[in-house]
Amino acid sequence: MTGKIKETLKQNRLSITGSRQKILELFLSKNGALSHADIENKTGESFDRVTVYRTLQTFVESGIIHLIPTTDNSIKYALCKNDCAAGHHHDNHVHFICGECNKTICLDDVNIPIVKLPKGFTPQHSEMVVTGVCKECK
Amino acid sequence: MTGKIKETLKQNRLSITGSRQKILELFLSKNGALSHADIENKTGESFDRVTVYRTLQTFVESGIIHLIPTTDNSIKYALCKNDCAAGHHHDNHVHFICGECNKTICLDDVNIPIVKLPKGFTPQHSEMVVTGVCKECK
DNA sequence: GTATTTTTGCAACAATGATGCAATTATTTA
DNA sequence: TAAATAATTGCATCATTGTTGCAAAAATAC
Repeated sequence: MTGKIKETLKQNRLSITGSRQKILELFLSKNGALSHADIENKTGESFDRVTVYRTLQTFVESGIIHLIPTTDNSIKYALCKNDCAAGHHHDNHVHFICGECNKTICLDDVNIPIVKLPKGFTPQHSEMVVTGVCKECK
Repeated sequence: MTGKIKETLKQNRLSITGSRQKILELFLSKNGALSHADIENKTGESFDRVTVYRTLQTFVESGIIHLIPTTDNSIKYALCKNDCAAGHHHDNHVHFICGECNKTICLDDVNIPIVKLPKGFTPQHSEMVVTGVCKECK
């Protein structure tokens, strides 16, 4: 486990520090998405707030985690599948937000469908979020 | 124009006040989405920041405007088509964010496709955001 | 036109996020 | 492995964004 964490950091040419290991471990142990606040709660007093922000930014830039769009002004992050290159994510899966437990889940096997856009619009990237009740809560 | 604004407010059983008229007018004159900051800039010193927040909340609750999900922690609002009932939006159209002009556009004619979810997941609502280059910028 | 209800503006506060800089920690290289 | 270099962290500080309570003002109802 710790081995995998260090390996992932090395693969992304990031120096191995306590905060990075701890935060990456959190993502690996949870399969859902995490917000900044979630992470701060779970790491407790271990790290400065600013360090958490910077670590998350670094992870997004490296392609270790990706952002999930929400309507409630809360940024959520989730682990990328291992084929994301730096700055070039291609996790085109659907995200599911459960209204009961409020968890955000990556549906890795559900691809975002391609829609036909009006004339003149060129798509580059699509995001899709489905809300409802997850399989744990139903 | 002013007539239509007042009518819309009345239809939603909202009292007709300066801020509500002005903000609704802004939405009607723009076809794209607006953020809180956009509105504050455009109304200038006319209204208090808090009033803008509360007006937007009221409009969302009444079904006059709807929220658009983003990954960058900025809430965007756009006018609903007139068949949205209070608290019960059914604007299931795709939103387009242009990377050039940074505008968010409602593609009213592009419906969000239905995706097949894994066993146990019950969908209630879907959101889809496509980024790329809009027809004005291409 | 007055009474009642609603909305507004102000003040204060809470949460979230960013930046500069010195101190600390990790990596390099000799 | 130890010193030199490079990167990261923590702290202080600040900016932005959003919320709440309450009195004053405005809108609706009577």
